[in-house]
Amino acid sequence: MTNTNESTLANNLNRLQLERLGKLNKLKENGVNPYPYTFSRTHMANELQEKYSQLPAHTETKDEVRVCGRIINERNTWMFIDLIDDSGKIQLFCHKESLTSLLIEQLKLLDKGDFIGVTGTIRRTKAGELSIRVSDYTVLCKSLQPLPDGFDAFKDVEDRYRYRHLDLIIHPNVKQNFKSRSKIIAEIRQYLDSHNFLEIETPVLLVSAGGADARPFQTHHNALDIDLNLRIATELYLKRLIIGGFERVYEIGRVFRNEGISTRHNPEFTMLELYAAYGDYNELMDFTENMLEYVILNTVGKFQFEYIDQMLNFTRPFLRISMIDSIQKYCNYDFTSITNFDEAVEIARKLNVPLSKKEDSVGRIINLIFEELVSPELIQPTFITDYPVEVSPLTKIHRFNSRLTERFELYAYGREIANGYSELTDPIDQKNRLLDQAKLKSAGDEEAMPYDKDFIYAIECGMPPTMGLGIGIDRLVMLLTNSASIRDVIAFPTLKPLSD
RNA sequence: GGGUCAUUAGCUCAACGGUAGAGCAGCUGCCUCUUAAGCAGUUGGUUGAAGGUUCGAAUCCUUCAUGACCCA
Repeated sequence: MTNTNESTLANNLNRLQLERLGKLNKLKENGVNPYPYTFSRTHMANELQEKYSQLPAHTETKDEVRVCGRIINERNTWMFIDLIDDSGKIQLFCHKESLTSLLIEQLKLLDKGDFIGVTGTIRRTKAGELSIRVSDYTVLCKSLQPLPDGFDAFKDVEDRYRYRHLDLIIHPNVKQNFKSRSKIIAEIRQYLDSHNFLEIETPVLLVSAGGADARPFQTHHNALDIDLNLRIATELYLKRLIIGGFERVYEIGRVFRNEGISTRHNPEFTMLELYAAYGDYNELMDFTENMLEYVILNTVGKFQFEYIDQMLNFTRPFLRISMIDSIQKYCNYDFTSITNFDEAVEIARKLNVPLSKKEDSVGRIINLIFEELVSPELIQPTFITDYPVEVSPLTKIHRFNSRLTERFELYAYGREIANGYSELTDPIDQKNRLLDQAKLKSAGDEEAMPYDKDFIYAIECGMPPTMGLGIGIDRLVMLLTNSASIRDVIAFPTLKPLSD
């Protein structure tokens, strides 16, 4: 439903609701509390399905069980009820010979969507459906809103995100994405914890939001009367922890970027950043492969799996190729010795890559050509290495080439999955690069990083060689759950509010 | 930002200038049966909003709102 008037799912008191209110009142008149406090069950639905999987059709047992959940369907005037809980579905069999006439009569006051708890014995029907012959039931919640129903119910994508509770009820497979997400994050933590990483939470509210190229959200602290930004990355604070002497730290946290919304972008999303002292980006690529291997093995269960229209293979090692070599490979232009800006502009023109004011250096042109023409080709997991220094203000200069940095990004299905560096630890170099960023910012580039003098002070106090990795958790979960949209892996994605 | 499409009953959709309809859901019955149960009957509408054209608009035009997809 996309209309914005009064007749919305959420607030329209319609005749269907009036029916339910009438039933609620009748229940109360019968002395039933429609909103009781507890119910103790003996089994989840799927436990019963598994336990009695060998029970033949048309068999009664005397095994008494208690289950509870939401009514999603009813057949033959409440003789058969489909009940769902978090684990799955079980059919209830309400035969008039097994229930008091009062309880039989009261079935008419139930609706699809209500919660009930039942007691009964296990049987399998003639038709082969495992069921519970109900001897007693109790209302656990009277629902006052009709659920969308029918074979094709609730297809509108926006409604599914806006009313996620309904999406989860109606499309039980949607729950699987969030279970997978939880498992993926748990496995990442397990891997990092077992490799002696310490999880530390860094601030969300910052005077200076740096660590990435992005516009921050702005807010205000009343008591201090200062403007604050929501963080766009956790990098600069995790590095302070390395400086402080923690040698392996990470954070899995929400970051906020004030940018557009798409199937791959949500304004708030979850990032993993980790930093480990005494390693460089080569070691970090090995580490990233190992960690992903562990996480994929314990979640997807296999290294080769389908994503949308492609079969991806995450078997180690992933392809490693430098950005310049990748352009040579896919575009047939060799930037190895090109240092002249006009020459780079000419190549971009020949390649039909339109440049903006932002592409004011050879390095930025190389980066844009890569993003436009090469990255979409990187379907199988590929490390792109050695980024131009102009687009990597927090990365150490490449040990063999001063125009490049020791940075990699991991691509799969043409999308960036991870971003890692040999972290820049030279305070003088870092200071100059942030000053360059500040110049860009004051020249109007709202995504350029601010000069953070506290961070420079920290790094001047001495930072060991360090490798640092960032992984967009949402995009990783998309890949591992075969989800086309980031909104399929964020329970409550950002939406425009409905107008009243 | 640009293009295309969409918005009609609780849900899924018809009707495309001439009486707003169907299936499902709901309700009333039948049927101790079922697997999207079935059968009979029945309720339910400010056609996303505002203007305009017309004897007549869900339908054509304009603007707006919201969304989906594609492109930057």
